[in-house]
Amino acid sequence: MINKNSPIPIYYQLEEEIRRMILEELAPGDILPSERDYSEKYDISRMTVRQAISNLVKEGLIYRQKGRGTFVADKKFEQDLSGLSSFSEDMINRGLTPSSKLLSFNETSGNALVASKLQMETTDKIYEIKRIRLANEEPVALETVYTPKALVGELNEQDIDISFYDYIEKKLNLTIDYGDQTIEASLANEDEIHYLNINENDPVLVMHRTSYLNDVKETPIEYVTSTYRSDKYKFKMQMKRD
Amino acid sequence: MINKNSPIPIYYQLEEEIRRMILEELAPGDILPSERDYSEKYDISRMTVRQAISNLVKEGLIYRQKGRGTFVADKKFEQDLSGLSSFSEDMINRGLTPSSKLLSFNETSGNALVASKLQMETTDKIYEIKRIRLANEEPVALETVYTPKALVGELNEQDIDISFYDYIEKKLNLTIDYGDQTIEASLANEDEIHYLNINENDPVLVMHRTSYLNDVKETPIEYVTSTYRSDKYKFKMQMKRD
DNA sequence: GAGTGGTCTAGACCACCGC
DNA sequence: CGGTGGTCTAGACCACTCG
Repeated sequence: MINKNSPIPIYYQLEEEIRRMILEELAPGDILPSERDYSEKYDISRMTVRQAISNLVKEGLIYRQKGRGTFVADKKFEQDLSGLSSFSEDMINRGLTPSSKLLSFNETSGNALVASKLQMETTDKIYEIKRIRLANEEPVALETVYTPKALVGELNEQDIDISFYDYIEKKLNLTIDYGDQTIEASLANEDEIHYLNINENDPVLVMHRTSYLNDVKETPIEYVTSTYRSDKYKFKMQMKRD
Repeated sequence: MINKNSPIPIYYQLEEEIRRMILEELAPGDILPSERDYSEKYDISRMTVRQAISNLVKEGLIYRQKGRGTFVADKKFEQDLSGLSSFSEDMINRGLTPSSKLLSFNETSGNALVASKLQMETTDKIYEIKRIRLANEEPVALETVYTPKALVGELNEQDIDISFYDYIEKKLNLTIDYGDQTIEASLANEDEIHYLNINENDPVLVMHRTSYLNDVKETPIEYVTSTYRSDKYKFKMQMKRD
């Protein structure tokens, strides 16, 4: 219910109420009560109702259709919506079997770019893990992961054998919040030609990503550079408007 | 400045006006005129001003501080590119000025791939618009947009001069819901070498996108192929984990 | 034609900030 | 204290959808 004398804003109380309804009573595609319904039911202004609904639309929980009404969003759609995923998860989603060949596993420090991406001092210890990533036994990407030793503790090769994200989330019980990513095109360098088994002058996709934890400080948990074979890999994403 | 009789919503006109001010007159950290200032200056309601300002806050272009005012955001926080955006919006977000050179503007039909992407018959009429897209007068991308004539009606070159999305959303009053996008690496072909002013064997980023309307059928509104210069353009995105 | 969301008005009171 | 953004009201007209 709505308490007009509460210090909690009415629009926020209504937001919580609608959130609860969606969880407990409604299914994706169901229509919500109209803005005027809420306005009359709780004796509040329609503009206040709109503020609550607008916030939920922004979150992707519901969507509006002019002249028709407001509806509960499809959960499937929310999930398809280009989430941050590891190489392994990505390959499984594409119906392929992921695997890895470890090239090197070092404890380093001193790389200024990496330290700044991880928001650390250049003297801090950082793991550097280079791997060939394969799909159905064929090389697809050359990947280097940097992660702060202070966060992940003593790490060994088995820990990250399949998925580094699994280790972070299941073993360390940390929650990854989001990643900032860039994608560019380049020509393969000598390492890439060699490890990915491609030719000189072959174009490649280069991805850089910094991922952040769900904590208050949004601590960086990894900085990754991946080079993908352009004949084996495309980035796919679904992006919402607004 | 503000035309109350225009079919373009007042809040949107004000948004554009504030966007222009930020680009041309203001620096990060500068304070904006207050909501009441705008309200009086253009003789519009403060709630309407708030709608314009809220949209810009959502985009990360400005931020509000209770009791103090509204301020221009730092550039580094502007890159909130998780959402579907047009080339123009993308460039503006990067602090660049977008423009276009029209190469061709045709009414066609018969392309099976395009027809299938737009979920149409191969006999249906489709506009094909080829443009060079520039940022600060430098060529960045070669773009071909396909859009169903049945949806956009009689189109001319001026309509899409700056932003096709603007035309769809503000003139046609259609709502774009989401886009499915792929990004791959390739080598430039002859056309791309010529129009983008690059060299043989230069790598390029090739993006394909189908965008869908917010209607019940999720009607495709455009199919786009864009080729970006790899020395001038990286895709940037923020992805949530869950 | 009845109902919906989209836009807009002309006020109001509040908590907060800086002087 | 005066000015700011935050919240809220009680209406209004519009374009749109659907029966």
